[in-house]
Amino acid sequence: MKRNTWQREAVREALVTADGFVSAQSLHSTLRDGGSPIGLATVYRALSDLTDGGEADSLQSMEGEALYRACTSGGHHHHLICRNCGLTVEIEADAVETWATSVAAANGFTQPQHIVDVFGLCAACSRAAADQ
Amino acid sequence: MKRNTWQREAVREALVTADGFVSAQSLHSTLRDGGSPIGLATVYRALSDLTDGGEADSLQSMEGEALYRACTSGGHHHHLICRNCGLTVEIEADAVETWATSVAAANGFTQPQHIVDVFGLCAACSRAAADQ
DNA sequence: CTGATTTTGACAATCATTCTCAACTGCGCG
DNA sequence: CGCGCAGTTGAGAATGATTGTCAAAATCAG
Repeated sequence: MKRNTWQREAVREALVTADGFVSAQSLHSTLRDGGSPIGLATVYRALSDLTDGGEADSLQSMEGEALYRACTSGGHHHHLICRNCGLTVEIEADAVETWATSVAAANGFTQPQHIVDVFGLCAACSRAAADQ
Repeated sequence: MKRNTWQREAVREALVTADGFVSAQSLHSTLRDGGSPIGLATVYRALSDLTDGGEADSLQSMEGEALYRACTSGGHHHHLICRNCGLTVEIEADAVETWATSVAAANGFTQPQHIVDVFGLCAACSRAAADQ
């Protein structure tokens, strides 16, 4: 049976509050800084539960750590992520979906899964970078 | 100055010999099994040199480890990878390139980079899976 | 060959993530 | 309301990939 604990809620809320992708580690520090004595292992467990349950998305940053985000649209989608501030835009890409499926089929591959993510600098960070 | 050592050559050759993506770890064991007393650190160094020099591609597997492959075409391309046997097909995808660039621009993002890889089961492994 | 400089490799150090396990707690039942 | 127990927590250990350290060994130009 699945229980409701304040820890799970805290993680869910922290995820929603952060408006971009965050690593499990930084989510944990944020919670600790906010006064919760929540454990790191629990944050990881809560995050993977949320991911499994479809309430959150996860992806690997270019530096290799796993990032998480509360996902707004239930369906399948991809992301455009600012590699400086973490700001994220969800993008629909039917074109890419069908391309992936057909390129897989054309080469005899079955059960295609794909990883498609775009990283860049958002408008604000681009400006900041130009200014410096 | 860059020197030529048999270790670097061994890594380059092992990479070419393997016909799909391999992890640094398994490349290391392969070399050791083949009789080379090469060190793990050296394999990692050689691989990142090759990657920097454009002689190899690297990507993150779905399990989180870094995989490497000798790349045949010099240009920018993506991959279709069998998640069972590692067989890899290089795919050109101008459509995806331009899509990524334009979707980034449309949202005010600059300096777009993208990760686009397709995993699946190759024909042989699909058959094997069906048989089991 | 010689000397300077790069490279190597055993091992320690890091870092994210997962595991372990005893203590704890939400929740249904009486 | 109080019990009991299965799901949950959390501190710390364990894991596993990757990177750093540094003395010893190897490379290459002259």
